[in-house]
Amino acid sequence: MNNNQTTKEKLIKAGCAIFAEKGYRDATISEICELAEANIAAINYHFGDKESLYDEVWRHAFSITSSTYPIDRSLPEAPELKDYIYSYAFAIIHRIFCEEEAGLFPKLLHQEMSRPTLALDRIAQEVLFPQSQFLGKVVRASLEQKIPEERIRLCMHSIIGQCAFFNFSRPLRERVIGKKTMSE
Amino acid sequence: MNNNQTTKEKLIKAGCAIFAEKGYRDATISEICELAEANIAAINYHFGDKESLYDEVWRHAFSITSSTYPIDRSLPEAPELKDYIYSYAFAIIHRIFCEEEAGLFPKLLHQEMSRPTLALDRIAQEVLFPQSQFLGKVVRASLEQKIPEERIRLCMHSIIGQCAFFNFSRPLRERVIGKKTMSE
DNA sequence: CCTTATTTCAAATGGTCATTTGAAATATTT
DNA sequence: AAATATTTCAAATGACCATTTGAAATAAGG
Repeated sequence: MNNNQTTKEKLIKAGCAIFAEKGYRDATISEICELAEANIAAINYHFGDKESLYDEVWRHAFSITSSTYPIDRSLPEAPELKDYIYSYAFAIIHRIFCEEEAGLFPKLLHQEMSRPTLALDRIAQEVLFPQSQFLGKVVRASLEQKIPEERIRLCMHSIIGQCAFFNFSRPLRERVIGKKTMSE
Repeated sequence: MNNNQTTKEKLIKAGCAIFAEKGYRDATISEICELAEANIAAINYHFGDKESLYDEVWRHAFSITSSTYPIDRSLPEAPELKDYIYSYAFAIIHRIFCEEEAGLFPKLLHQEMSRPTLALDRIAQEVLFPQSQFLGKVVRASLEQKIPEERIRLCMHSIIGQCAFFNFSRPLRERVIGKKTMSE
């Protein structure tokens, strides 16, 4: 262990990058190991199999992104609804446009949305549900009148949708700006 | 040719369904042929290769979806901005929630957004660009004052984002309703 | 320094994939 | 109906995949 990073850590970081770019199924063990400068067998030695690595990967990715951009950091004293929404949108949008490691979780999420794996159930439960609960509580609490739940949900959809679209439309942005012309 | 559908047509329809569900890379020739009740070699015989089938598939899917739900059908005489937006949103949201063949194009698009193929360049050029041009023209034309282009784009982003989120959040909806618990 | 535990490695295994092949079956034309 | 063109088929090919294996290298402990 002469490096400052263990092989296991390097594998998780490499896994984050590759899984975020290609999704679970298209990411290969061998390219992850290559990026991590480890042997092909390293993943099975350290994690058991590809799926277990993936599990550690998204937990790591979320941990980085949620500590770098928490959804309730930029809140003033006695926040109003607009402050909550600003804080939420600020975090989500910064996560999406972040080009460091903290930017990988939204990409992983995007992959899960189009080709879900078993991990999505856990991500939904442990990450997305609490996050949307936060938004829901805030919206409900900040309105004077009693608003039907149906409208609350549409309201949340509107906020989340406008933020998340920056994540899902990425390839179009890249294509328009002329950054990328194809994948692979 | 005793059936009312040729093998080629059946392959395109089967391709639509499988590509929409799994994306280009995870869809296999053999499952498409199985669904189409055709031999493994049929795709190479009728289309040359997987990529050429895919090209015909998304064109077919878009043709069905855009004729079933055109973005300017439900327009009244002398439409105002809100009528245009309603018409646009109506079409996009109906496309997304359609469970017939016309519902497959948004799914194909979702797959392309997370794992783009060479086809995305063409889709962007031939489908998405004109569609967003329509919205842009309408927004610009309907406003009295001259609004900076930057704000026009944010405005369009807001409209498209709120509609498109129904497409990208599908797995979450399905998970919450309890329809599906995993894929494959 | 020797022994033991941990980590790395190259090669092998068995499965799946897109594509090819050439013969067989079917439809079309003469 | 014979000849020709088109379409279907089962089997083979070669590439790539995740995972396994057992030996080699390295680190840790006595």
